[in-house]
Amino acid sequence: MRKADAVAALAALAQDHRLETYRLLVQAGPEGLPAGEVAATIGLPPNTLTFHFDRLREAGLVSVRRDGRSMIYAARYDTMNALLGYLTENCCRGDASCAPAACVPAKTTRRKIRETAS
Amino acid sequence: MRKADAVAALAALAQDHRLETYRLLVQAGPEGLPAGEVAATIGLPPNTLTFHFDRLREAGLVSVRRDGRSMIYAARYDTMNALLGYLTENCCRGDASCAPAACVPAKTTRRKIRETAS
DNA sequence: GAAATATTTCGATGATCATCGAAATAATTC
DNA sequence: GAATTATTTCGATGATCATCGAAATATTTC
Repeated sequence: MRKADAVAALAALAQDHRLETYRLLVQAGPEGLPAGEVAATIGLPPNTLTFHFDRLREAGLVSVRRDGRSMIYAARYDTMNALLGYLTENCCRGDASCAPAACVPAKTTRRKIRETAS
Repeated sequence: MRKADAVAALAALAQDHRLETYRLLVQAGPEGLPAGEVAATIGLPPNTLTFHFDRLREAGLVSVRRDGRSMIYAARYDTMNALLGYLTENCCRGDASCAPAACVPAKTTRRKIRETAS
């Protein structure tokens, strides 16, 4: 990850509603959530939420796919891991006590989530 | 760490010159660096750098102390660790493969770091 | 193909940000 | 205590940000 990418990701997360949105998606798992559901949970008008989703997406922190008339947003764990890696990269200078961060989605219980989503 | 603190820390890091400054301080170790040295390395006028230091300090990411006529800035590893903890907090939902991030300054080999730095 | 639903695009507004020159403050040295 | 060195405060400027109403687009349903 280059510095510019790290700045973009940090900037995307450095806002109340986006950080909340992102954490919601992280907790929702790799299947993601429809935009409307996030809007209802966070309590934002849909166009404002679109604005925030765009920023998260441009930073590579979330992905989108269409499902019927809903847009499903999901956290991109790979980017979060790259960011954590970047932040801790030169952190400890050979001190083994500095463990790299990692965030792996919990084994995709696909079937269950799929059925409710579609 | 509360959401507001995380947003503050992320916002402080979400800027080219500040991220560079912060990483410089992290690499310099717990002894820190005088403001002038950072200004020379990054290539910013001193007043602009003060502006950025203020934001890093308000976010709790760096500390300052006076040493003669120099101000010595140092990274606050505790805050970085709290931020990494916050970001990974609900990340993996009981998946043991998600190790918490940590950043520990390298056992304060003061003498060595000092010599190369000054 | 018209009505209903889910989301995005457009346009406008007030707020905060990054930058830097110039003057002010703090500490040292002679 | 005057000159020097290191950093901060002040004030101004252009840029980007977050918000939301209103209209537009995509998809499904009847």
